[in-house]
Amino acid sequence: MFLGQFQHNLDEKGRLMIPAPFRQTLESGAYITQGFDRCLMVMTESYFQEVYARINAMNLADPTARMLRRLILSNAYAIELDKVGRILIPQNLRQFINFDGEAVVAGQGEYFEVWTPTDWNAQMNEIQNTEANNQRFSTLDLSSQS
Amino acid sequence: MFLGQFQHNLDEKGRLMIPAPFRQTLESGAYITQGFDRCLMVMTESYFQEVYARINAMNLADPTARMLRRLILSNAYAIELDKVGRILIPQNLRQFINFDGEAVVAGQGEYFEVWTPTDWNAQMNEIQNTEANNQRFSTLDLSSQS
DNA sequence: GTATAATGTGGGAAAAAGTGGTAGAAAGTG
DNA sequence: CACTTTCTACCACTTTTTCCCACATTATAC
Repeated sequence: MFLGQFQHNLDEKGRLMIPAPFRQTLESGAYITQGFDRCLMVMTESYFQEVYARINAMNLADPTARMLRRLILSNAYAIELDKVGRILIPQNLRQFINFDGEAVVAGQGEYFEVWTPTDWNAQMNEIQNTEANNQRFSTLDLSSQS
Repeated sequence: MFLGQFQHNLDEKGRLMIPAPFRQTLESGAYITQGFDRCLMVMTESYFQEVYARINAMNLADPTARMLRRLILSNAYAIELDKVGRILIPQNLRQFINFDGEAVVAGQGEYFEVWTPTDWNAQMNEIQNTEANNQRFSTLDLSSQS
């Protein structure tokens, strides 16, 4: 499970340190692709297969489905950890989010996201303004219902 | 069950003593995350799994759901007790509540909270205003319904 | 009141994590 | 086909983190 957030340098070769707690989960294979917002998404092999299956199940005749398919699949790359725990982010994706040297790595459970600090902070500010607490309460209604 | 309140030092390495009565409950695994107010929340493994399951059930294609997911999961960390009963609080969370060296640990039943003394006292003052309480709590139903 | 056990505090050493550079391989170009 | 350039893998060093141990303090029981 990917949890927590970490700040790491993206060196000028496009290499990104993966937070130590995330590494073991990625060792058996990983994929990187464009996320839904201005971020990248890194998934384990098995989770990617799941997403892939779901995309494949969508109707080819539906234009929106075709667009989603293009977004996800033609921006996806298989990646590997190097000996010290870094991944190489394809140039394509680096340009997409406009990296300047720093990156925020944010755990999202079954996958994690990679952001520029600027975009990440914007995202965090936004959610903290939009009645985040009320949202949280209602979504996570933890009263014992059963 | 976590009950009562305790004051402990947070040393300069970010380590926090867990009150002795709380320790055994955490031994089987624990998670720390941002609380709803200016505090941190520490939960047992099983309680966190419940929260996690509910978040995972949300639709990835829904932007609000993604934001909530980010808020909660990228501020959550798995933690462990060291040999003398302390936990290490991630830097990220230490900054969030602005620790200066002291912390209040407050039992909340299924979980417990960690506060700065300043914020805790402010909260207590507010709660101990009996006039306001009559207003505030009147809508909450404490009758035994079964 | 004293002794003993449990709890709390701090520091130091070892291990892990993070950084950057260099050499070799592969790909591309003239 | 040879040369240049880009990319990739490996290696060595620095910094941070984690784990462990020793000591101090408080609480409890006799």
